[in-house]
Parts: sequence; structure tokens; C-alpha cells
Amino acid sequence: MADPRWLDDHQQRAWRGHLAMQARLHAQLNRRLQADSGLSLADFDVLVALSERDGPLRVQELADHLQWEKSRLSHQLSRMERRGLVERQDCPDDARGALVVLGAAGRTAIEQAAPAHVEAVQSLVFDGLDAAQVETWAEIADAVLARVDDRPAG
Amino acid sequence: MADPRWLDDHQQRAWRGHLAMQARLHAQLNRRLQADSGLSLADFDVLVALSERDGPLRVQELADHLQWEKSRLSHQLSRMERRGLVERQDCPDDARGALVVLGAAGRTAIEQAAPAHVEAVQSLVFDGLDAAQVETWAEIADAVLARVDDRPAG
DNA sequence: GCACAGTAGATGACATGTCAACGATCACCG
DNA sequence: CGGTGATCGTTGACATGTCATCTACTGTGC
Repeated sequence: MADPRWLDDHQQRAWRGHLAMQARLHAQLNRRLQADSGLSLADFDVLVALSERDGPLRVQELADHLQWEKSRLSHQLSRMERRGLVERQDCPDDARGALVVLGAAGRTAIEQAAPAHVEAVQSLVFDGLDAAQVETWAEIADAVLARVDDRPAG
Repeated sequence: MADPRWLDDHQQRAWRGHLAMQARLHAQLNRRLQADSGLSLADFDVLVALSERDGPLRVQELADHLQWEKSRLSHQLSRMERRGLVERQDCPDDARGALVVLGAAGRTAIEQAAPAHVEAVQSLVFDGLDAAQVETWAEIADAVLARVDDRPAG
């Protein structure tokens, strides 16, 4: 790396802004969700995915949908299973596999937690943005994602 | 929360995009940095802050600058001290306090790691964006940060 | 049937982040 | 001085995330 292309002022401002925003927003949303419903954002994401399907889901499918590594998901499911949020079942088609379903506590928790979480996202994020900014934001995310996904290993 | 304001399609696209982008970008940058130089992004942030000051820094000042909780920073410094990246010193002005300085290994590591990291940010992020998008991105970050900082507790 | 490479998921070790609580010190005020 | 509350930083317990590794099973080719 002889002569790296340093960030110019505009890029610097956007990048630092992004880093600060994402850190503080994530912390804030996580704290609110935790206080409201005892769920973490990770719990929430898993429960939303299971709610959308509303039925048994292969662990691998869930991992693909969430874009999580399988080991991360396995640990998360173990913690959530301990709390009754999800249940694991044997997979009839493939004895190696496992199915995950929403537990009773999980269904209750997600239904109770979702409205306040969405409201928090609205008030912290979108109430401060106009339509054009929202559109550009989506474009930015797509553009960066295309580049990141383009080189999975580096 | 009787009638939450759900996200419309545009907001949904921007929000999911942001979440996916940030997760994958962070993972990718962290992996590269780790592979290149054995540093994590957290290590990197601390070392950058110490480099900019280039001298002893109070723990509290460092925490303020990074916007980290003091306990997080304390743990991080302990791990980094173990590896020789930073050193802790007693604070002459305030016997409660502590000073942190760049260790020899830390200075070497940051100087070696920074160029490749900046290049990675350029190629993964900014090479895919035009000037207007960068400008809007910075506006978005500022707008959201203003709202998040406005309600520290929720 | 059997060997064997590949896949599904779990696990252990470890790095990271959060929260609550602590000991030490400081600043202020009587 | 001496008490009292605030501040500084650390610590321990625990949740989370990553990596490498493991076991059990699959599917294929022979």
C-alpha cells in the first residue's frame, strides 16, 4: 500500500457521521427495546424472521435470511431457547438438520415489542429525513452492499 | 403504543438497506484489518485517537472523543495493554485518574495498518458513490445524530 | 454395502460490549 | 479540619460475536 487514497473532507464527514450514527442509534434502539420488552435487537431480528414465516424454519434458511453466520445463530438460538423464546425440533427430512419455531413466550414478546420499536425507528430516524434523503439512503446502501458482497473474502 | 406509525415502502427499503450494509461492511472491514495487521476496528479507533493527540490522554477524554462508555474503554485498554499496544500511566494531577499513551507496538501497528484500511473504505464504500450521495449521507447522519443525542435516556 | 467427501449444526475458546457495583479520590461546605 | 456527595477508573457477571473444530449425517461412486 504505497500511496493510499485518503478520504477527502466530504467523504470524511460522511464516514465519521455514519460510524457515529450507527453506533449511537444501535445502542439507543437496543436499550429501548431491552427496557420495553426484555428483548435485544438480535432477539428481535430472529423473532421477526420466525414471525414472517410463521412455522418451522430450517436453521440454515434462517441464517441465510438474516445473513448471519451459522455459529452466531446457533449460539443465539441456544440463549433464546433457554428463555422459551424459540423451540428447536428435529428435522424429519434430514437427521443432521434442525427446525426452529417461535415459542409461546417469543410470540407474545414480539407482538408486544414491535409497535414501540417501529415507533422508535420512526421518531429517531425518519422524522428527521425528507423523502429525497430516504431515497438516496437506500441507493447508498444498495451501492455499498453490491461492492461488499462482490468480494466475500476481501 | 396503540397505533404505531409503520414504515412505508421507501423507509423500509432504506432501513433494511442500512442495517444490512452496516453489518456486512463492519464485518468485512474488521476481517480485512484483522488479517492485514492483527488489529480489530476497536483497536484501530483507539490507536487513531491516541495518534492524533500524540501524547498522554486522560481516559475520560479518550472516552469522550470516541463516544464510548468508560467501562467499555477500560476493558479495551486492558486488552490492548496486555498486547503492548498502549500503556497506562498514573495521572499526576488527579490520583483517581489515569493517562494512556501509545505503546511502541501500537505506533508501529497503526502506521502499518492505516493505509490499507483507508484504501478498503475507499474501494468498498466511496468508489460506488457520487459526490451528491456522499453529501446527502452526511446530512442523514447529522440529522439522525441530532435526534438520538437529543434523548440520551430514551 | 462401503468408503469418502461434503454438509448441518453444535460447541469451546476467546474477543467484545453492557450493566451494576465498587474503592479511591476529589471538591465543597460546615 | 471532617463529613458528604460527586467523579474517575476498574472490576465481575453476563450477553454477544467470531473462529476453528467436532460429530453426525448425507449423497455419491464403486
